[in-house]
Amino acid sequence: MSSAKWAFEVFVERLRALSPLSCDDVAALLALPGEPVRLRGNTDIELPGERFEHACLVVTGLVGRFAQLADGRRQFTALHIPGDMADIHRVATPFAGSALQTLATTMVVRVPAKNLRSVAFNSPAITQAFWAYSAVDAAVLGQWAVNLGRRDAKARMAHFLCEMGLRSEFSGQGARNEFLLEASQGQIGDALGLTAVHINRTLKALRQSKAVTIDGRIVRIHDWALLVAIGDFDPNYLQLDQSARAAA
Amino acid sequence: MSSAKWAFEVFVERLRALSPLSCDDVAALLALPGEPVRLRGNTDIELPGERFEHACLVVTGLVGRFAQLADGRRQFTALHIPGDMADIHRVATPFAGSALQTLATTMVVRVPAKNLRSVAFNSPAITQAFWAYSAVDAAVLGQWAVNLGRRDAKARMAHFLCEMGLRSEFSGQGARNEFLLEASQGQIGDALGLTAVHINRTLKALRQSKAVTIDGRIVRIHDWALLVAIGDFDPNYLQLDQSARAAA
DNA sequence: CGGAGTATTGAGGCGCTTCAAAGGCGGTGG
DNA sequence: CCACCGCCTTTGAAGCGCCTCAATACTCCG
Repeated sequence: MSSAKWAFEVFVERLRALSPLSCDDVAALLALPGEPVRLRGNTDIELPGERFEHACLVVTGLVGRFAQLADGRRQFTALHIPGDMADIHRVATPFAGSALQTLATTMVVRVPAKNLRSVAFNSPAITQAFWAYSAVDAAVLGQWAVNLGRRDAKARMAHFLCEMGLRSEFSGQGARNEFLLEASQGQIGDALGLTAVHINRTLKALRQSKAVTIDGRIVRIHDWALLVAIGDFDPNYLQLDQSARAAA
Repeated sequence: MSSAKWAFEVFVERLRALSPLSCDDVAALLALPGEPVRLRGNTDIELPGERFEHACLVVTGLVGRFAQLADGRRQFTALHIPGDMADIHRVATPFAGSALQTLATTMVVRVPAKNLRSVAFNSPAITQAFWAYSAVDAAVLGQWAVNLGRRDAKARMAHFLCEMGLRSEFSGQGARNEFLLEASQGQIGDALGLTAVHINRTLKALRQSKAVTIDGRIVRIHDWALLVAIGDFDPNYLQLDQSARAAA
């Protein structure tokens, strides 16, 4: 089920939900070539400063965009689940300020930059859809900034889990209250700006609040409303509305 | 000097530095209409959830994008200095997840959304340039996230001041080591995820390190290299390269 | 079967927050 | 024109949230 074809379809559906596309546009997008690659966890895919050769469509696993400090500590600025296209914004600005890594064993499809550029060049609607897609990425990043700047560990975690739950559900991978999150506690710490130790304590607190448990890599949210309240979570920024309503 | 026309020219120059534009494109952009508006400090320009009616070109003063928590605390996700176009990304996704406010007495030019859409619709090159422009905004936000998640107060402040210095210099407003930053300490706190009190103590520490002083709203960086080292600052993400080299 | 990465928990310390108070500065209205 | 009021800056004291260091056990993979 989680084949390269499936990932392309999720990606194109997402684009269509954000910006109108003609049948020709959709056909051109689905005909995009791509080289499947399987990677272990904690592997750097793209280094900062590299030329833009291809975007990464995630098929299985988890991919993160990050920046690294002089002392080696990392901060994720985005997490991409199956069905997400990472790096599409680099069609507009090839320069890479940040890098990409896998968090778990991951399968991605490398889509050559020149093909992305040519479909965008041939259709203004596709360019606009790509732009809208990266604008949503930016909106998510904005919420992460709010999380990092103004919320304590418990609220940060709650907000993060609500976001990942909705995104997983929307991509057809499980439900918002039970989904796979293929990240270690240390990696979650790099997303939330906390240490691995404190992530562990925060999860313990949330478990004791009867809000959520994590078994292995499976997140089980027992009280969605409570987690939403703890995280002060408002899903609007994810822009899932149109399609969520269509599904309902 | 800081007229609406000047601000448009800075904006268009920035676009040209990011993405190639024809003479017709430039002419169309410079012919964009706009309604000048003068606003006091701490005025909300745009509320979350509002329809997208116009983008804001900053002429004088300072404008911030922010999100607000249930308890009223704010977190800025972007600061726009004169010459910056705020909200251009909403041409692609009209939905507003965050809001806009002035930090000081500010003059903006409201550029109607429909005119932005029509110039973009008529020229793929303009669409790409707008996209690249908002991609740089996103790259800046990414660095802010790193700042918020992984740096302590002193490094955060140093990084922030380096960024604002370079951006001011590049927009032709002062030099990187002496520029106007029209924000109170409380407002800087809302950008750096800290309290006003701690901003004050952090500035004191940086003053005692002989790195920087702030008199009134004028930032004077006495030791640029030191501030860069404290903030672990690498200017690449601002994408000023091409034009910086052209100017040098 | 060994080793590396991960999860869990404790103890102690530091950085930032909160609360509080005083002085300065600019803007506004009487 | 001046007096006043609100916002900003500055500093102190106390507390808490998160970090650091440390030790143990678990699981997965080669």
